[in-house]
Amino acid sequence: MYQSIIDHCYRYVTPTSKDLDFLISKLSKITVSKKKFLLEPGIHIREQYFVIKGCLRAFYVDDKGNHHTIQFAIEDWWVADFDTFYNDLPSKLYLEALEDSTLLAMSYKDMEQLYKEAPIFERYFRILLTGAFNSHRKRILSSLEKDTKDRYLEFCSSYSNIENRIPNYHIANYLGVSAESLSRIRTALKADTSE
Amino acid sequence: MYQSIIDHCYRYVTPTSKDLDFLISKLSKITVSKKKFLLEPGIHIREQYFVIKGCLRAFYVDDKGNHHTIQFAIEDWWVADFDTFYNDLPSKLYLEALEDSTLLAMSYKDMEQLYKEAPIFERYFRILLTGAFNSHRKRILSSLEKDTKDRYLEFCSSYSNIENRIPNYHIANYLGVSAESLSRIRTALKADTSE
DNA sequence: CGCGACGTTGATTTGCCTCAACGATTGTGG
DNA sequence: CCACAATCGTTGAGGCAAATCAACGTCGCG
Repeated sequence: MYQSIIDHCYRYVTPTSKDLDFLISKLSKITVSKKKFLLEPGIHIREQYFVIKGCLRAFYVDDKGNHHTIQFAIEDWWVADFDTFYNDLPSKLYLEALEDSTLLAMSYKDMEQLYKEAPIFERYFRILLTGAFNSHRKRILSSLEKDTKDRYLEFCSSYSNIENRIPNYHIANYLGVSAESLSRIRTALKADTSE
Repeated sequence: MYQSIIDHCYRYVTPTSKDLDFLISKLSKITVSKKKFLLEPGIHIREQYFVIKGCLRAFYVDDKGNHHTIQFAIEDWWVADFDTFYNDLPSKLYLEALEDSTLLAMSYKDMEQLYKEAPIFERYFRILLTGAFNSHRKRILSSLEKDTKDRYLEFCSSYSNIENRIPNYHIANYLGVSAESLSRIRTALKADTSE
């Protein structure tokens, strides 16, 4: 149950077993069924989530009603509405389960409490934050320097095997192209590898 | 000399005068002439810079030799190579002065020392980091949901009056379009406002 | 003055979008 | 168990925004 998040912590810091006890005391298990929403605009929940099992999609909806996927979250990913979680701003993010999912939730208050009890997690979350910042920067760079085909391949390698778990059109949306375009790119890739 | 960074601190935290003395003791003044490079790939300098006066451009160069501008920095902006500064990775970033500039430099070691002497700055820099993270997310969203004209207008409002300070083609590069396209967009905007 | 840097404009090409139609697969109710 | 709808991916046709290539105007500086 908690093994995956413990392993995840060890990847970045070296907590004591007491530290880990504090961490676990701040986590509550949540399950979400496929197609249900964990977060929606207007519902102010200051929580972040660690994915034990399943798959989520974080997206915004603009004035014209178009969806824009900003992130997917699969096993071992943290996901949150950063505006709400860190800055206490009104939420504008949708967080939808694409599969039946099991998560661990942590509230902002509990995280602050955890920082006091076990400061090592301040370092843990700061490392995650700089990592997330760098991956955003990489995504901006990709959109500047790569064509859609290369960005699709990059996407597949950063989200292990995800292209077989979620619908094509969600990936297209994340990449900022139409589902039809991505379909053509996939077809061209298959032709390349089979030659 | 230090007034602008002191004001900047007060925008986010409330340091004591002793805190500010510690901060100032960690800063060293640097001047860079126009067209000179403050950072280049392969030169490992773990520093971040606060712009007192002037304008800088941070960019990467890809395999094909194309430039990709990731950030501009004008007065009151912090700028750094995050891979190098936070994660001690080899630098791949160019940091070029677009005008004769005056900066305050702080090394990573000095920042760690500062955190110990005046922990309030840990909060200060964490707020800046989440702010930078959010602005990257906004930029990704803009590229997904807005057309080039709207992204140009958004750019102009986020970098106050910068469109009159730096060449058109640098802005085009930042937006990921050709200089010719941006020129046409600018022409169309002028026509709109004069009608 | 002459050169380089920068912006503008035109012609052509290209990648992608939109609209539309059509399988293939899956789920569901009679 | 079958019929039907819903979901998702694929393919084609037409159009548009922006890239590319090229030429030219203007400004500032050595």
